[in-house]
Amino acid sequence: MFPELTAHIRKFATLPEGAEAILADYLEVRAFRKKEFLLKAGQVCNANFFIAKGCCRSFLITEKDSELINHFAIENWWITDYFSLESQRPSEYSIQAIEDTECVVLYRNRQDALFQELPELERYFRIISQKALAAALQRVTYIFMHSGEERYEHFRQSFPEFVQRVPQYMLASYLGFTPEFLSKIRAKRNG
Amino acid sequence: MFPELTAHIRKFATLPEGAEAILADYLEVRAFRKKEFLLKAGQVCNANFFIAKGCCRSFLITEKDSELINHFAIENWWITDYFSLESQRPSEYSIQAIEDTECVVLYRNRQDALFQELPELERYFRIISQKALAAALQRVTYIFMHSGEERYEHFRQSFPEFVQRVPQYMLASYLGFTPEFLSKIRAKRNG
DNA sequence: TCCTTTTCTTGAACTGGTTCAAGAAATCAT
DNA sequence: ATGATTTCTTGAACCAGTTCAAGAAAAGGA
Repeated sequence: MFPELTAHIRKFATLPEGAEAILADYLEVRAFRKKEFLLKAGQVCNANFFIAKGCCRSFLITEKDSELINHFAIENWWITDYFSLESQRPSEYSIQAIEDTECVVLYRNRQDALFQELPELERYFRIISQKALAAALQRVTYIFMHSGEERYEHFRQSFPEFVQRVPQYMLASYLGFTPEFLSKIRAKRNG
Repeated sequence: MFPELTAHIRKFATLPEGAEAILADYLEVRAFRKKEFLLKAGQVCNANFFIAKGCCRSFLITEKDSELINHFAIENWWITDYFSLESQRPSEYSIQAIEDTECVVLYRNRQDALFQELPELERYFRIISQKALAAALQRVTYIFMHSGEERYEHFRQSFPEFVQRVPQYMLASYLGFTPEFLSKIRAKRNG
């Protein structure tokens, strides 16, 4: 039913016989068009989204009315606002498809029952959360250790295909500087 | 045996009868003196530390030979390098006691067996990892949205007692600016 | 195809924060 | 107490990155 997802789960946990059938009972597939919202700021986040195909961003609007992207998610990543999801309070973030995107959706109100039927998923989500946590902490370190230009070069070399997929101004926002500055970095490189 | 830890676990998961005895089999208590290292950069991280009393920091040494603190842990927080812990590769970070500290230690080589005996712990660690992840992502957003001065004021108001507990230069490092700059912020406030 | 919207570029003036250096104050060990 | 170490302060010169404004290029829709 969800080949990408079950393959991903099996990297970190062992699924018992019949797990696919149980997953199929609890999960839904949803498609989002480019620019469609998976979650809008102000709403309570009620689901965790696994990207089977496509690409999304999580962002908020700053006081100065500009978008600040805190996260991208591509194939084989989960994206949600865990803070809103667990506290059931309105989210500050919006999650939006950057391309046409297909997701496997785990709704909050089915999560506990699913974990009870398939306790291995607790392990799976524990491990991927810890990995994501380590990555997020490293990101802070990286931001403080390197200049904007270094961050861009590093990102470009780490995800060359991704840099082609998203508009430059979104990359600038994620990397923590202005689109104008990114444009100047690129001019310097190519000149 | 570990009153602070079991109380913390019960906030997020239900422990069965006899759980304390099992925990006592698998966990150890260790004390660290001020400045003692829980983990040194270059070593493989082999444990996860729950702070029952005291305070630690996780940091690395930059190219320019200065310390960069990416994390503080006080009472009721776990601290480790999840990346090194799970991959069993040498850690880039050191973890060091800032005060005399008492920890409950979960060693890596006992973790899987413990989780098998007490599957509720998978849930506990999943939930606290997700919470820590949400906090780490918010931290990046916060860094990009606010000036150094604003970050200091916010931290001071959020953790007034903690600001007293650690040297200013560690705070500056954690907040992502130089000790000199922090000194100037304070001079401005008090002048 | 042509018009509209979205995305990217360039320059000039400016600011938040760094760097370096030197000294003052506080804390620690004996 | 006293000397050694650790932590904090101050100033001047400097630079990475911002802001604002205006236009160019590219992509998208009927």
